[in-house]
Amino acid sequence: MVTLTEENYLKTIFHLGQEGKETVSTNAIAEKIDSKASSVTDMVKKLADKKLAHYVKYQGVTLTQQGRKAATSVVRKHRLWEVFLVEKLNFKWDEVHEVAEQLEHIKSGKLIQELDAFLGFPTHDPHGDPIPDSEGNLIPVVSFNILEVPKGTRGTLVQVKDSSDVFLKYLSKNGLRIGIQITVGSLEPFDQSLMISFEGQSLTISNTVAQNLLIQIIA
Amino acid sequence: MVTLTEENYLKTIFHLGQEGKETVSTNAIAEKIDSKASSVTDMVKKLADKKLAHYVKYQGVTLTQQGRKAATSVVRKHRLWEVFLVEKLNFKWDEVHEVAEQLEHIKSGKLIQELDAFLGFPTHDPHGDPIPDSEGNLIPVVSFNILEVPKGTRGTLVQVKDSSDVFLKYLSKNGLRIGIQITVGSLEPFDQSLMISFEGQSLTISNTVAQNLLIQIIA
DNA sequence: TTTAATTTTTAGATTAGTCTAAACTTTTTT
DNA sequence: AAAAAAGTTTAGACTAATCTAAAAATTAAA
Repeated sequence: MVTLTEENYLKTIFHLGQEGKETVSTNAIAEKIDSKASSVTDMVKKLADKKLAHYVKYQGVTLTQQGRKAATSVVRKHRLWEVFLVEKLNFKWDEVHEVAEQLEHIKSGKLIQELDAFLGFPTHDPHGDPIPDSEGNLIPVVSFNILEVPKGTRGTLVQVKDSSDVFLKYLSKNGLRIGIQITVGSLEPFDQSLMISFEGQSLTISNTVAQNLLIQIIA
Repeated sequence: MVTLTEENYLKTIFHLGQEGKETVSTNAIAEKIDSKASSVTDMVKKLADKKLAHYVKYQGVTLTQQGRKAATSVVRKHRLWEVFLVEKLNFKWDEVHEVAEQLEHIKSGKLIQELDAFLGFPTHDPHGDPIPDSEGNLIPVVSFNILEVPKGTRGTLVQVKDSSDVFLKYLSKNGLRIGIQITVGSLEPFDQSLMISFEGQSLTISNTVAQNLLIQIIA
């Protein structure tokens, strides 16, 4: 039996593991789930006891096969529910998250199988993120630099190359964050700056900034 | 904020309050939720502190207006989800309960409004139980004695008059319990015994037993 | 490469919900 | 109406998940 809280930790470790190097730090988890490092340490030990994670003191965490399976199962449920909310219940793409966070913990194999079929076996959620299959396989995210795609391309911001503090501060100040949908605009010939639009607004970013933004093209 | 556990208590108190006299006993609650009387006492105090229940030591519990509102909201969600599972996801009527028990705690006003509309504003769940409206109003259950309805009538077992131990034991031994769907069969002229069928089986019950079974007719 | 800063862990408390066992009320029986 | 039975509450303990504050380990800096 995996508790709701454990599922949230597994999901978080999985996501942090995706977005960077293999092993995930205690602090990174604490920040993501808005708790304290000491709480994370305790939970991570518990996950290791249950064979859901590999954990070496001071060295960070990775998921075991079993842990990864549990994590992707939660992600699968989350994303399927998001599709349901948007396509069947008239939710806006930015209203789904909170509810999906709750729905992702409902335990029933039949429920998720039938929901998947009911939705027509979708492959991506409303944010453009891939939905893991029932085995936990994820279609790998194929990302492109925002400068190498043609004008008019729409994509989801999936990665930023530079992870310096100033850069991340710049991004957040301008509303740019992982997961948003960006439409690529025109490139200014004079200084190679790029016009992009997202969430109903337009923004001109410098070539330096643009070099650091990776998007996943939405089919 | 009402916790998940509190919601389960409120729902249980509401149901027990329906099926009999006004005030609900500690033991009745404990039995229904499969816990101990001492746990119930603690929780009931908490509900009283939160103005969700009226509680007098040794005298049982009733819900306040606020508590009733919270309880019916949970019941509403439970029954709407049951309709969804049966009508959209191919669940059998006897497979829905466990999943609905989880789904009923999802917190989102928009979710339940939209779900209601998506399902076409159903008035009854797959077991024939009425779905409370968003104000907590329930269409009162109009029940009939199983002997006073014509042969072939189908209904949900909603109440038993006798609540003696032997009678309840008899019912459970024969698979008869609140909520099951019964089809009324023929009355034996010799001893007034009645043939009924439910859950794919047939059963002949004595006139005495029949006098104690109340069904709600399914439209 | 020793010191300083950062990160992580441990120790000890806290809260929600539960339990057992004992004490106390209420109800039923004699 | 007293004794027995049944039902309910209290007291104290336990688990899961969290926190603060202090100690320990790792990493970065001088």
